[in-house]
This record gives sequence, C-alpha cells and structure tokens, in this order.
Amino acid sequence: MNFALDPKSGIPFYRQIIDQIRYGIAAGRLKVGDQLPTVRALAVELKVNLNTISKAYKELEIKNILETQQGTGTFIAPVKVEIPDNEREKKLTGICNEFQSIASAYGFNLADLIKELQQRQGADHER
Amino acid sequence: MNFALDPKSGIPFYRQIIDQIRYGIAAGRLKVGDQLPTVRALAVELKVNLNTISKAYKELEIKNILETQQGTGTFIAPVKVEIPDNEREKKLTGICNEFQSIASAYGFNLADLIKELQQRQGADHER
DNA sequence: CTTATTGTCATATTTTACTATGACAATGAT
DNA sequence: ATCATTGTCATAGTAAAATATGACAATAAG
Repeated sequence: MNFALDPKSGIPFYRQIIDQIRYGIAAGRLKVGDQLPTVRALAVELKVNLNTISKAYKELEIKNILETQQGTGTFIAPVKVEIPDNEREKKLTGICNEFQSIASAYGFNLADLIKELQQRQGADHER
Repeated sequence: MNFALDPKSGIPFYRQIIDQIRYGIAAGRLKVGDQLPTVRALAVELKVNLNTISKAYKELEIKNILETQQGTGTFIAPVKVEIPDNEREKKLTGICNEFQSIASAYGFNLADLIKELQQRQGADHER
C-alpha cells in the first residue's frame, strides 16, 4: 500500500489518508488482517505529524474499518467496505480535472497527456 | 459559466472557485477575454462572503490566469507559455508522475486514466 | 522484569479558511 | 462633476486543521 498526499487539493491530510485506505480495501489491495504502517512510520513517510495519522486511523476504527491493538499495531477489520461506483467515478473525474488543468497551464493538451501515459503503459508490458 | 459549491467536500470555497475556473479554461468553456461575474454578484449567487470570491480571483490573477481592471471587471487573461523543448518534456514527465502517483493511491491504474482522458477527447470533437 | 514498540491522550501553538464590516480607488455612464 | 459599479484593502472574530511536545498504556521480545 502506498500513500500520496496532495497538499494543493484542499482536502485535509487525515481525510486523504482515510479515503486511500477505504479505496484500498474496497479494491481488494488491502485485505482483512493486513497490518497498516504504524502511526509513527506513516507520519515520517508522509512528512506529517503523528497526530494527523492517528486521527485518520481513529476515525476508521470508530467506523469498524480498522482494529487497533495497543502495542501491536493497526489492522484491517473483517468488514466489507464498498465504494459506490459514482463516488469512485467522481474521484477519478476530480483527479483528471486537476491533472488536465495543470497540464493545460503549461500548454499541454489531452493528446499530449494520453501519449505520455500510453508510452508508460507500453513500457510496463515490456518488463 | 455556472458555479456550484459543495460545503460537504471539505475543500475551501475559494479553492473550489479557483478550480472551477481553471477547469473551465482547460476544457475550453472559458476563453480569453471572457468576463467573469463581479465579485459581489458571485458572492450573492454562491451565498458566500465577498472576500472569499476576491481571494479566489486574486490568486488567479497572481498566476496570470485572470486580469482585473478596477471599476470594469475581471477577465480571462491570454495565457502565455514559453518553455524550451527539453524543459517542456521534463515538465510533462513530472506532471504525469505526480498524476500517476496520486491516482495509484486511490487504486486507479494507467488504463483507467487513459480511458477517462480519451472520453474527454471524444467529447471535445462532438462539439 | 526490562525494554522497545505500539496506539492514545492532553495541551498549547500556529496556520488557514471563512465571515463581517467598513472604507478606499479606478472606471464608465450620465 | 456626479454617481453607480468595479475591484481592493484593513481589521476583527470564529472555527478547523495541522503541528509540537510530552506523557501514558498495552503488547511483545529479551
């Protein structure tokens, strides 16, 4: 599981973390019993305060999505997490909007972006 | 151009306004020279404070995306992009790296992104 | 038992977002 | 010249987000 915070999004860090975990579970990349990074480790990795991670984990524990054992760690709880298709689509749209806007500010159009991404896709298959 | 604020999104109002203008330009719905609503008119329409609109416009003006003339109004500025080819390529790579990283944190892969962008390309041609 | 690691809690401080209000400055119409 | 409209600025207050710091509690390993 890899996390990526976007400070320019205006979305609070703790909420971005929550969402990325939810999406990870929903997509099956995180499975019941998997251990998450420790609050301190993730805080260092994302260069944010320990309390910010703790807040995210805590909210997910309240929702029974995570289980924490003090002294041991934080784990994915046996709960089904589903992200509605429309929310997922909305997220993708938002990410692409942001992407397209920034690209356009530097003079890149949709064709430029698609071409660059397709090259990566090709490179992926070669490996 | 019509605006819509989502109070539940957690994204600051002024940032939502900034983004909607940026996306509007990127998508071609707003063109060079177009006048935006006055700060007071938009403040009333969106039921937010005048300063919130002003802050959004001001930030866009600093980025040379808008031009303001006191007493007249606020307009879409002519975007100027002059970057050497090698730096340009580097920039595109960087933007796409960032994009791919954030998308991946939410479980979207290259194929998802390409598909979404291609849909936009198609929608463009229909108009 | 001791020690290290884990999550938790509490407090204080800083930064940012938003609102409220009032005043000022530049422009264009009359 | 006068007036309405435009964007701007300054100040103050409230709330949320994030940080900084230190301490505590439960678990596992030795």
